[in-house]
Amino acid sequence: MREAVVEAVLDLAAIVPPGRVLSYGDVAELLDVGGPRLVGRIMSLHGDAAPWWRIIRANGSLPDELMERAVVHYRREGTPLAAPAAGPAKVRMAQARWMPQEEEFAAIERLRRKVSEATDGMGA
DNA sequence: AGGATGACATTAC
DNA sequence: GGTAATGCCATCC
Repeated sequence: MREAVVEAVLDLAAIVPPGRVLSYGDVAELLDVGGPRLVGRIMSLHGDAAPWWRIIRANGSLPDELMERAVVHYRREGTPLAAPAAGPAKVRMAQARWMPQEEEFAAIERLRRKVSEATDGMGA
């Protein structure tokens, strides 16, 4: 069910440590869901129910309006930002990209499995 | 069924 | 270091 996916995505966003980020694609891969676009869609609908600024584009950017709001959080959390030549700032993915440790991986694995059994075992 | 859309990703230039 | 073209997956008309 989509709800299960939504839950998992929001849940994952919630366990991303402050100062760190994940790309939409990372989330999609960690949870083994359709793809980046689906994750983006979910965030657009339910992003306000989670630390949405920790789920960003693979190149460390976000839509301009969102980035304006996100930068506030980044400064507060100490997220590595790139010096913007022009326009809104960008996150340094190389530095900020979250690498889950084994224990955290286990939690993610649980989420992924939950989604899997929800999306898989339907209809039949 | 066919086509357009979206908080995207990758590759090529 | 950019922008442009293609590919992606799920949804909605």
